[in-house]
Amino acid sequence: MDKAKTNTSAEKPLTSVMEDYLEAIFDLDKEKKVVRVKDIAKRLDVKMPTVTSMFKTLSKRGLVHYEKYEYVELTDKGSEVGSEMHRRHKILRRFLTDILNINLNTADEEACKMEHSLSAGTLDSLTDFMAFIQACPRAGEDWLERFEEYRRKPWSQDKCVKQSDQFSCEFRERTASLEQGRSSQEKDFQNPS
Amino acid sequence: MDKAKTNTSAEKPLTSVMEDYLEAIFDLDKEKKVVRVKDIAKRLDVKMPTVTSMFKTLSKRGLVHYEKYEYVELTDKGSEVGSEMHRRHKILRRFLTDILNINLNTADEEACKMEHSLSAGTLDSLTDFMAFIQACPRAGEDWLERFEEYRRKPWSQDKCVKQSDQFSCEFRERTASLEQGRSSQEKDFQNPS
DNA sequence: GAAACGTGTTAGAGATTCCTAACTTAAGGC
DNA sequence: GCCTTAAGTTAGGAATCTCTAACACGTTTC
Repeated sequence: MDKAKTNTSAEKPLTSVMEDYLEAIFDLDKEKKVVRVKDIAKRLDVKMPTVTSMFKTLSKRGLVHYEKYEYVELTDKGSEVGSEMHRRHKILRRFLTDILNINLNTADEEACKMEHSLSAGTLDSLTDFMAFIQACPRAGEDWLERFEEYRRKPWSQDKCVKQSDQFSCEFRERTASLEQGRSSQEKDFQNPS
Repeated sequence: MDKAKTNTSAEKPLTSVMEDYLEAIFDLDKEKKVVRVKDIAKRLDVKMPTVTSMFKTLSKRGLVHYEKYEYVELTDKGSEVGSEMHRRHKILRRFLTDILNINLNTADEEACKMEHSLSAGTLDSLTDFMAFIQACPRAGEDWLERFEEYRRKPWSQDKCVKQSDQFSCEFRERTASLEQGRSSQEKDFQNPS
């Protein structure tokens, strides 16, 4: 009887707009007791009838529980999508604000659009990249500060070498005890070809 | 008389789909003598009637020259948009392939979507960031290779310090001649507070 | 020159997402 | 209990982008 109704597989993919609504519900759900049509309308800067209509669509697709005049709630499936979008948003926003030094409002807007265009794999790479920047001392916070300086006034090669050297020396001293045996090797670099 | 016709200002913004078409025309124009409906249909994976219809829209908006059954050409205005999209695409793709090590096909797809979501300012920041990575020896190619190693197996803090020092020493030797006069200054780092 | 084929157009329609205008419901004030 | 008001819904329509089906053009082939 219910052959075609149990569409467990081969479902149409969600649109990015649907993902935006699910993310908005997910986010507001953490801030407020209940999430209403008005809240989402304000958050996504659309009119209320648009929200009502989307709630019906999402409800039909099993992503939210919604009864007329009541508040919305995400189903498990909807919550999965919403939290994934939230996760992506945070990663992208962090890259934009912490690495590229974009202001928070712009970063939020752009992260919101990008979160639909990047695959999970690319997001993973980006996450790793940010972790890498933080993980290694010589590429740590000081390094990013230097990036800001560089942006204000790109260095000449000369300045760059000086800065490198200065930084290198700090590290040599700090880690000298670990590396005593390498002084002979250093000679190889004294007469470059 | 032609008051409302000369819509020189206050024009509606282009949609991202329009931008895609303009970029496709711009790209194909460099590869082929003439660009036809069929070429764009193939490139953007849409049917020919869709292309015809979009060519009419773009023509009305003064972005392409198009006569029925003929080839398209970008106007100055259209060319400006097309080349800007091309520029953005290249920047983003380079970030994805060269920094995050994403494969070219995926990078192309994702750059194609991102190029609509990032502002010019953010793109500038990203460009500067990539230039910065290349500009400073201690954050050069070798550093990115290290990122790959890090991805395969995140380092312990210990390993990280050793690698830093080794790298620093190389640079000290390579740039020693430029820095002879700074030996007194180096003493400042020999006894850190 | 006519058939065949590739290319392109027109017509019409569907999906998605949004809107305004008008009506309905729910909740408080009095 | 009634009236006001905020919140929500329904109805209807517009913009954008896409499609299929059917028709038109133009070149090659015989």
